[in-house]
Amino acid sequence: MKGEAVYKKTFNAMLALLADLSPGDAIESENGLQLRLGASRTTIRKGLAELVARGVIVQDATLRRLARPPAAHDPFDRAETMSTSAQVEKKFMEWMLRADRKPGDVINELDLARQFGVSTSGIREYLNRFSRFRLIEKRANSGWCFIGFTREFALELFDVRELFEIRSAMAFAALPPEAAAWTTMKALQKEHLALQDDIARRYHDFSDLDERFHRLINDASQNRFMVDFHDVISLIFHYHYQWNKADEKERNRAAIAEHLEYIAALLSRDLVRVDAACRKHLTSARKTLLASVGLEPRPEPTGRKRR
Amino acid sequence: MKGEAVYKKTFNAMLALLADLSPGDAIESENGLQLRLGASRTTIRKGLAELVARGVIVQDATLRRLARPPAAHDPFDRAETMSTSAQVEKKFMEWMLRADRKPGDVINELDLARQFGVSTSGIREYLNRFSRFRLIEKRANSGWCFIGFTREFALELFDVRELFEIRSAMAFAALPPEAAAWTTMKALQKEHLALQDDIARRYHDFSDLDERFHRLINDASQNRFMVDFHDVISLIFHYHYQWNKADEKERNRAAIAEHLEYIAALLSRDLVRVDAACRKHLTSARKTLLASVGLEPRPEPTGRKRR
DNA sequence: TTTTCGTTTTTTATAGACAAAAATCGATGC
DNA sequence: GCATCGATTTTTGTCTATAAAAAACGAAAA
Repeated sequence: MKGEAVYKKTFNAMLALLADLSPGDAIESENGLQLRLGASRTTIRKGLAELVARGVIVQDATLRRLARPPAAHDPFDRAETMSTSAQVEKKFMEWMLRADRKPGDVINELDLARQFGVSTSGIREYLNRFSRFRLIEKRANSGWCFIGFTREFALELFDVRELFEIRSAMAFAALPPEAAAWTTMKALQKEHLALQDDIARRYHDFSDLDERFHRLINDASQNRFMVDFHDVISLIFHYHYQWNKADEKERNRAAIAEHLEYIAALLSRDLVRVDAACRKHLTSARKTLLASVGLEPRPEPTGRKRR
Repeated sequence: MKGEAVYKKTFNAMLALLADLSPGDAIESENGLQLRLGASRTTIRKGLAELVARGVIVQDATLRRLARPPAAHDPFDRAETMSTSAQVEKKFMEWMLRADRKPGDVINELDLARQFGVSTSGIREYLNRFSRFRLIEKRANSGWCFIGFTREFALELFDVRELFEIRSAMAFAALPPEAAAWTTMKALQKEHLALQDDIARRYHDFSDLDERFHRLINDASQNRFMVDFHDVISLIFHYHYQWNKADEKERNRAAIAEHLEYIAALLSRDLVRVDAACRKHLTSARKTLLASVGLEPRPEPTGRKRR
């Protein structure tokens, strides 16, 4: 009833570890592997047993040794290492991104379960967890309703984002000089410069960099609610980037320039400069996002029958 | 497998409706009842059938009439009208409030299921939904961890609260004169004055008033994230009031005075005054809450075994 | 002692079942 | 045509079952 995703993923991780050894080398103890791989010893043992069965390692009287280097066919397929819940997550994202999805659409658990090939319990649990992003809503004793990324949603999201990010940026600038975040920020600065130099070819790489940059700043708030909220931002940006490719290169070029200014301000620790650079960037980010939401067809006046 | 809570609650609601009629009076149509009571027609019909069976109403050829006024023994017990999930919610709150609960405690689904007399799925679903309050956290492939209301939690909570409430208070003051919120606010002002006059006896009533007052303000933000966040605040205050009764009367007296000043500022629509009154109140609220969290034993340095 | 590992017990992840409740369909009478 | 209501179909809420994974126990080795 429970899949074997944990085991398979762990098994693959063990193979990766063995790849660094030469035949004859001793293998770490079960406890050591458990700690290193973050799985229970039960799972480690299962993997070890399989490795012995496959002749990858030999079980000496007192310890295990590598018999042959892992081969290309040894690992399980990546798809098999995904737990049901991870699969649901992936499929639900795809489902959401389908172009015909409209705000107000009703979500049917049974239907999704059939489409995704999992049980209704899996869907139910996922929707419950996903509801924290406010993109879906539960109607009592009825199903779920797809809210979607509407204009109102975007406006409300950005208002909170500005409050939180300005606060976080200030906290960042006030970090002690020895804080690790400074090093990370300098590395991000280098990445931005590198991307700027090669923007024509690599402009797709910006969204990942953007996410890491803003997350680093938000983390400085040391506030679980602000950090959590950034998950919503990330999801929306990810979601949004999927269907708005217009002017992507130009938009990203501009955003990189703003980021660099913002980073320089942070590194200078001049609060006035930070405030200005932060606001400037957020304002233009808001404009970009809203412009593309405006393109989206407005939800019809929702004359659906609803108790 | 599904309880009958919806039916029983609806049945009671129908009885309440019938209480206003005299024997012989005609009963509303199924459709009408459906609309008024917010249940499906299927449920309404089940209730109607039971009412006929009990002789409360008679089924004429063309319509239904009241036969006898509902009696005291007719309604179902309130406990029976609670869905499993509602029961879990109630019991979990009690569980959390138990004095021996410590931050870092691990939550066992099976154990809770046994304690609460429901299935593990019920517990699981509840915990998933409850996790949005950040008072519990999930460990992958393991159980849940009780975070609890620690000092850090309180500080982080209040930082966000201040950002949101000041923003909301400004939005409130900017509401057009014809907005319904002004009327509600004036009513709340009256309630505050009444409570102030009788504080010696009724000081327990403050927490409810407090909740309604702040929610009214937060609603003015028209921002789903801010409004949602107020649920966290409410929960925490509720939770907190349960175990900190020290100086309750005095604290509430002071808070009422601050609220009245805050209300007067809002009614004046003077943004400067609003800002000052809001900050003053939030600052003292923070102080009060933190003082009582300080009394709580610090969580032990958490040497628990955790993978 | 502390680490290792075989064994046993407990708990979680997921599927599946099924009654309650909601939604839909169709007929009948106004 | 539109509101009412009987009958049928669909979907949800909740429980139970069970394999997978984690945790706990305990003995033997280092």
